[in-house]
Amino acid sequence: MSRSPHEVALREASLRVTQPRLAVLAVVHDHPHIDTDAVIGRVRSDYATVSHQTVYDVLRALTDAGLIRRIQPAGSTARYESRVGDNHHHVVCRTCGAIADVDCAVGHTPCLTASDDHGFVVDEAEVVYWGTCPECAAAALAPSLTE
Amino acid sequence: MSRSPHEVALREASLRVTQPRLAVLAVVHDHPHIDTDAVIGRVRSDYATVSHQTVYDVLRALTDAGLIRRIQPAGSTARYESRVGDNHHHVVCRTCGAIADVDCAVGHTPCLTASDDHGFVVDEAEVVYWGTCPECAAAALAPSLTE
DNA sequence: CTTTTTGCAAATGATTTGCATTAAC
DNA sequence: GTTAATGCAAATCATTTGCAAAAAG
Repeated sequence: MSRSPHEVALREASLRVTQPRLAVLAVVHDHPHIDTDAVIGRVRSDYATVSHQTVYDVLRALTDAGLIRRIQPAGSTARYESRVGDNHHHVVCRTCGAIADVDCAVGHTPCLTASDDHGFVVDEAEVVYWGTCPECAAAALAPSLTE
Repeated sequence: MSRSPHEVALREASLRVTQPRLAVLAVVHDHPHIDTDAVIGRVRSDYATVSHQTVYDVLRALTDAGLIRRIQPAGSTARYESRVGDNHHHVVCRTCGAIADVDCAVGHTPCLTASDDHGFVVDEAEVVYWGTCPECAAAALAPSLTE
């Protein structure tokens, strides 16, 4: 009933340990690529009194502290995941929005080197692979079976 | 007064040639990475009667037709550019939001190969290099000179 | 007890929707 | 003449802001 890994993580980040924060950390950890709305719903199922503004605030605090990572593929709503610091990337399905993790193809600090950086000091390369997930690909080939 | 390159592009895309569309094409062509609001402002300076909803509609139509490309770095508003079909990427300044084009470092259909695609059929790899532009880097080093 | 978080309500801001009018083909 | 585009108004939706009450250290 104490010393949960999430509690430790919060303390190490110099953040106060609160119920909403523990709940959000748990939810994001258990549901990679979850969006804000779903976080709110799941947190509320455990702690009904948590406001959605609080969830927004908590997500921001945790993101700023580096405990979770915010991803936001173009045209999609913000999503969060707990894998941080390993510079991994994502494949996103154009059809259903499904997201999966992808380790970088180029091995070591991969795309981190731009061919011509225009004088920019680059500290991160974010890669989004756009495509179609297996389910949607199957549905596209045999629409009669699913629709 | 006829056969402008933009008019030709519209006809080739089977889109009707209208004043708003020609104006938007010209503006985006002249201002790479321009955002929607700025497009509206510039189009209006030439054709005051164009509504902002029309600009939104035109931007969407042109994007769907592949005449322009929509880019939307996380946390930023939608931006547009006329370089299409060459799979180039972008460097984005975390401080001021400036964007510059970057050809892919890995040469040939670069990051298009994910190490493990989870069965996804990938058709595009979008790369965003995050960093600091020269101006902001300079300002950070000598704040007293600029502030 | 001091500072950070939470909760609530309302605001913001980009983008979309519906429908009648108008222009392009 | 048909069909697609525009203009206008209002709606939607994620996210933010401001401030008082509550909780954490």
